[in-house]
Amino acid sequence: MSVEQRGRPRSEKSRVAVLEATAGLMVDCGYEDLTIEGIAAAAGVGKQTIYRWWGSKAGVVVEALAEGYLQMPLTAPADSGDLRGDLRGWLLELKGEIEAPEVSRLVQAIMSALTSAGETSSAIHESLIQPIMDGLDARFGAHDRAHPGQLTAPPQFLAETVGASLLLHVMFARPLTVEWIDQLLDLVVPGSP
Amino acid sequence: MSVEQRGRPRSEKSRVAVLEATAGLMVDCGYEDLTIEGIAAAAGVGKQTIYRWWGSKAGVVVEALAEGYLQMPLTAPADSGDLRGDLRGWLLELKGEIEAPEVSRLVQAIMSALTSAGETSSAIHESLIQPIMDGLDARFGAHDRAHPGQLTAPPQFLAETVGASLLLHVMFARPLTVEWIDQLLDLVVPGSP
Amino acid sequence: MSVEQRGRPRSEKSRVAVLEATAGLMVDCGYEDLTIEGIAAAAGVGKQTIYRWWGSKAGVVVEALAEGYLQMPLTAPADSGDLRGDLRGWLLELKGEIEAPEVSRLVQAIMSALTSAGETSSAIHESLIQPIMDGLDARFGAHDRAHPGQLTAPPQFLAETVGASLLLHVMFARPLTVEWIDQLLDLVVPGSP
Amino acid sequence: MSVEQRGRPRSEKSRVAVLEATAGLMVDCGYEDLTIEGIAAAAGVGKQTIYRWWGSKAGVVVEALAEGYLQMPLTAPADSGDLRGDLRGWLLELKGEIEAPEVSRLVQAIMSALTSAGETSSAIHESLIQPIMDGLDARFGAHDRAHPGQLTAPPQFLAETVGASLLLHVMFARPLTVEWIDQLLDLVVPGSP
DNA sequence: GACTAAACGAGACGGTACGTCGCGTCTTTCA
DNA sequence: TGAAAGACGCGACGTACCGTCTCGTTTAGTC
Repeated sequence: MSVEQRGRPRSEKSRVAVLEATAGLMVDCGYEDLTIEGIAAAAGVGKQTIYRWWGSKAGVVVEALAEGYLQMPLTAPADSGDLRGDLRGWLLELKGEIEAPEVSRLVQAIMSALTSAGETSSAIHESLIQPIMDGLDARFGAHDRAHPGQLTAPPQFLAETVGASLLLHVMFARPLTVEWIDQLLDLVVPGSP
Repeated sequence: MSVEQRGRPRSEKSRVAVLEATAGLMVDCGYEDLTIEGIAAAAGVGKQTIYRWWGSKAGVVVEALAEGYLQMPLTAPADSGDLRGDLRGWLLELKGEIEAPEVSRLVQAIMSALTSAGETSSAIHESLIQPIMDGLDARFGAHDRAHPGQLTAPPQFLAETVGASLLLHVMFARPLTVEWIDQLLDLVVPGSP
Repeated sequence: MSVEQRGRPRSEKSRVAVLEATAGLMVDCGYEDLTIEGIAAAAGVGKQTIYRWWGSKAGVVVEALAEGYLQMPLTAPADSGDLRGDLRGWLLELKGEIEAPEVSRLVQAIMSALTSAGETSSAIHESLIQPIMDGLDARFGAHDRAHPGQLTAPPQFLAETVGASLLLHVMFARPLTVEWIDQLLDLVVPGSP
Repeated sequence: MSVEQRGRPRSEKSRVAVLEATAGLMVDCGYEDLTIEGIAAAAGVGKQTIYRWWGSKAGVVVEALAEGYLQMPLTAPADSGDLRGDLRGWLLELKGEIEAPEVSRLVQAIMSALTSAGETSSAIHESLIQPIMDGLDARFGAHDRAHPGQLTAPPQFLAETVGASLLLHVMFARPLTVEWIDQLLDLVVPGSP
């Protein structure tokens, strides 16, 4: 007994071309100026192929995000045992990256896609925001397991707080100052020297 | 010596009609589906009048926000002397409001306008996000002046942290749970009973 | 010794289904709105089958005409010995038929196919116009053989003249009046009582 | 008391550009391959402008015909007093013209437009076929007034007959032979030397 | 009070992108 | 190997808005 599979199968080549083109155009144009027609042209694909499989601009971006063709350029914090030091290093690295205009533009484009998406919003949230949160959460969690009782709140909650503060800064292109970073660290990792 | 003022003066009636129409359409359609043509039609105004005075969709929305035709339905926290209690009450009230779908839709529309706006972003930021921050900031500041040294961080920073966490929840339509509220309070007003 | 006949033979069922579907759609939609995809769907046939055997919309219509699935609803004139009377009867019968809207629509669809076809035009012409001309020609010819020297022009030429006048009236949906018929008869069969 | 005239008035320049472009493209491409998009591009005009004022391909062609931007390249027969001679000269001239491929193509394109147009058919008929008929009719009529009782049928009817025979030949790209011309003349101007 | 000049409503303009339809080709599986 | 199914790149469809441009019509000063 086999699953019926009639007609020409979906072209993996086209699928990848669309996602790659989308990623490229998000960087170049942002989300608002991204057009289905532009994606189709850049991917060398018919518009119908996009509408057949994704149905909307948001849909394509969601999948490009989910499959990692388009990535919030954020890594996970290191784990040297020193939680505050690790977070500080991570935030300072971020500070540098975010000041680069192309990164900032991409992040804004992604956030724009996120808020515009409406119902698919939570899907995108999971594929984009979650990874950042996860990286932070893992770091906080590792600390919590090594030094139980030291954290002032559950690891996930702290991760969320740091992530939220961070994203809002990035969204509105406000600079990440060293003072701000230290205040944030004081709040979430209070006892540290 | 007076400034020359020749020709027909700007029509206040049209100005108001545009801003009111914009506010109404933001609620009904969201930001992406808002069109200049739609605003003009709804306001009974020529398109040129809009382009003459505002120049872009974002511009109209900015002014509608700034003039309060379109409001993030957020009030300032009360000040009963009990900081934690006041914030808790404020957050619980918010929780109720945000769960109403029309409020949630409006907030998303506004956030969408914010992120999409690009260069005007900071202008909008100031007219929308700032008020929320200001309300919180004032409450934290009042406490700080009454009980210096009790807060773990500068009032403005705490306001920002709470605001950021809050907005991200609203943006992605995640429910505000009571547990989450209490964790947040533990973080920013640690010593409170 | 026989011609090699390898692989699955052409499906007569599909061939007939296509031609029948084409005939039906010509009546319903006319020639311009007739589509290969529509024919394929209506016939329950793959598009490729049509392209394999006919290659174009015009091709299918030609064959449908040639095989009589789609017929200019015109019969040949009777032959009672009285040429003028026979032609008159035939034209009056036509008059009745042509006033029916579905007949008129079909005739227009066919004429549209004819003029649009371009190079294949003469092929279609032969399969459609010729039969009408042939019917007339036969009738004129029979008279000419029975009464040599009575006709004012060669039978084929007279047939052509009558046919042309007729078709132009049908093409532009002008009514066939009795006066017009009699004038035409006076012209081509002058001596008749 | 004045007729209201609100908004920007229709651009005569655009109207003419569209009709001229249409005429040019009809010659180059024929009717079937004529596209609204092509006309708009060639005329340097937005598609919407065409849809606003004409609504369909057929509509534009009708007006181009009616306004003479696109003309069946047929002149009226001369009037030297010799009806048969004049008609013969006219038909021979036609024969020459029609054999030119670009003329033949244009005529086919126009006929194609005519038959495809459906309901507007009679409008087109009047603006295209009628002029030819009128030219012939005038010539027959002049003769009839000069020599009453010589013609075998009313002038208009004779004009129609000649016109119909002619058009059908042109439609199907059949050559106009001298023999055919003389037979036709024998039929409609029988008594002539 | 006539004149001037800017703002107004209306709406047509050249465009861009939309989402759909049909083309003719291709690549599968099934008979 | 023919046929159905159906995805593919492509191009045109007719529509919606964009931002700009006339129009005729207010509605204030200024002469």
